[in-house]
Amino acid sequence: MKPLFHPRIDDLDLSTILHACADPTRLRLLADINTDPGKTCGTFETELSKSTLSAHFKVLRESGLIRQELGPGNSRLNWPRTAEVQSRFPGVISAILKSATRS
Amino acid sequence: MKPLFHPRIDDLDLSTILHACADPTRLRLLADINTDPGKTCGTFETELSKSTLSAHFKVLRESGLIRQELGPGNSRLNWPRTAEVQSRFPGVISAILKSATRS
DNA sequence: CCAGGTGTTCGTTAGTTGACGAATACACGA
DNA sequence: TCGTGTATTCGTCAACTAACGAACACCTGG
Repeated sequence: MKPLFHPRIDDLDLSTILHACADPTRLRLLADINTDPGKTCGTFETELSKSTLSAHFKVLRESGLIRQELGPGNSRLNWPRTAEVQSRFPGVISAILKSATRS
Repeated sequence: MKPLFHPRIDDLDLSTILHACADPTRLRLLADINTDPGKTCGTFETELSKSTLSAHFKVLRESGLIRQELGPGNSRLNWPRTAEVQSRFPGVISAILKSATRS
């Protein structure tokens, strides 16, 4: 099995993170993951195709916003890295998520 | 003279704002404007061409992050709309700016 | 009025993005 | 082992983006 790449905290880039959050679909995915940590990729409400969704998860993961673990049956468990990101860029993600879930 | 478009606070969109901040050049411009409110477009340190810079200012303005006023000699005075944006999306811009100026 | 300074607009170009379906990889249960 | 469920990868496509120079618009000073 190919290991999923996750950036270290020190390698996080603010622009990359903001870019990841700038897409409405990804922002909603991120908010959902923060609400229900551990959700698998297939449990998100969306009209998009699986491949499109997979690409969005990849962007979120490689930006450092989420961690994807192997789950049962080749599924992926999605966890927020909010606390870690917070330590690097204090307040950014929490403020974005708060505004995102409000609207 | 063509009037410069500025979105109303109620029309601000979080994704649009994040997209505007996601570009390193624009983020630096925005930080500079917040540090030195009222700067004209020509006073920013950059290697980019005038036309490119102008396009970036347009993105910032149309996202609602800055206000551009007519200054002396056809110049543009750039003001932050941080306080207004803050009222709509509390904490978002201030946190981003804080992280941006740190790095 | 003319020249210089400040920005915008236009047209172009190369690179990136988001979307999709089809094909593939992998784990698990029958 | 064979199918089923889950998710990634690949190739394609249209749309968007950032960058540039050239041309234009506008104000101000001489």
